[in-house]
Amino acid sequence: MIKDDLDWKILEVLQQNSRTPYAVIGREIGLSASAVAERIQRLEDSGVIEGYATTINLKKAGLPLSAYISIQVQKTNHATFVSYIKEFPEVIQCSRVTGKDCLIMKCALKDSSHLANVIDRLAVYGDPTTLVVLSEVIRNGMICKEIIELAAALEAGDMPD
Amino acid sequence: MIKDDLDWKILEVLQQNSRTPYAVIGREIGLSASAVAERIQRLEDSGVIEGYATTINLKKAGLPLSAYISIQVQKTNHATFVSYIKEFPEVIQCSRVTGKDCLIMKCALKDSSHLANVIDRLAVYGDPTTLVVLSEVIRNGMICKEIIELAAALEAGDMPD
DNA sequence: TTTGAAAGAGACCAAGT
DNA sequence: ACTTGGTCTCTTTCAAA
Repeated sequence: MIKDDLDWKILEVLQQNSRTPYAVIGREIGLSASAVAERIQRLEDSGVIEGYATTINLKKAGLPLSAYISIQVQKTNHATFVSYIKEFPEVIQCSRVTGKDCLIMKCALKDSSHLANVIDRLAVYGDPTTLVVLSEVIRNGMICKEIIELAAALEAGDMPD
Repeated sequence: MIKDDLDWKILEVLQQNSRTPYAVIGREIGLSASAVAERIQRLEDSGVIEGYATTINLKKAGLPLSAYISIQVQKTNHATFVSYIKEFPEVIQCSRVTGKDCLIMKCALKDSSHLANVIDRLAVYGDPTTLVVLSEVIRNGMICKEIIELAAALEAGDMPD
C-alpha cells in the first residue's frame, strides 16, 4: 500500500499540512505535481489515507479542560454502553482496551462542573476513573517510516533462531 | 474568536474534511465562497484552527497495534523524560495528567515485540502500565457547538445562587 | 510510472453594495 | 460584513514517452 520512501515523504508532508499544494510536495521530493496527485489518489483508494481533518484549539474553542476517563463495563452491557457514549459530544476519543477498565475515553470540557456532569452521566454504567489533563506534551505525533524501521530492526537482532 | 453558528458550521465541515472547497461550504451554509474564505482566515489567524492534518490508517500503514502506556515520573526527572519521549516516534500522543501515573501516552506499534521494546525503553524512568487497544470506538470526535451548549445548560440550572 | 500541457475549478484580491 | 467580478494558481485529466 505504501510503496516506497516517496510515498512516506508525501504522507509526512500531508500529515503536517493536508492542504499543501501538490506542486510544493513535488518540489520537495523531486516529482511532478501530477505524479504526486496520482500517488495520493492511490493512497486514498487503498485506504492508507483515511481522511483530511482540521485541528481545533480546544482552549480557543471554549473547551479549556480535558480529561481521560476510564470505566469498567460488564461485557453484557458493552454494546449498549458503546452506543450510549456515542451520544456524548464531549467524548472525542474512545478505545476499548485490555485490563479491568475496559474503555478509556478522552473528553473535551468547559470547566470542572462540566466534568462532574459527564462523570455523573457515565457513572450509570460503572465506576469511572478520571485523570485531568495538565498539559499536552505530544498532540498529533506523526506516523512515519522511522517507526516501521525501528520495529524491523528489532526482529533482525532481538530474536535469534 | 468563534463568532456565531456559521463559524461553527464551517468548523464542523472542515473537521470532517479539511479540503472541502470554500464554494461547497458556502453552498451548505448559505454564503459566498469569499465570505467563507474570510471567516476561515479569521479562524486561522485567531488560532482557533491550529492546522490541517491527514488521518492515516495505522493498520494499512503497517502499525496494527496500539497501546496506552502510563508512567510515574518523579517531578525532578519530568523535563528530562519529556525530552526523552519526544525521541520515540511510536508515541503519537502524550498528556501530563493528575494522579499517580503522571504521563499517559498512546503508541503506534507493529507487533507485541515492538510493544515490549517500547516498554523496556520507557522502564528506565519508571514502572509503565500498559493497556493494549482492542478497538477504536471513537477516533476523532468532532468539536462542535453542542458541547458548549451542554456545558452552558448546566450553569443555568445546576448552580442556583 | 512519470512527464508535460491544456482545461477546468477553486482560491484570492479588490472594489462595490 | 457579505457579494460580485476578474485574475491567478492549483488540481485534474489526457496523451505520450
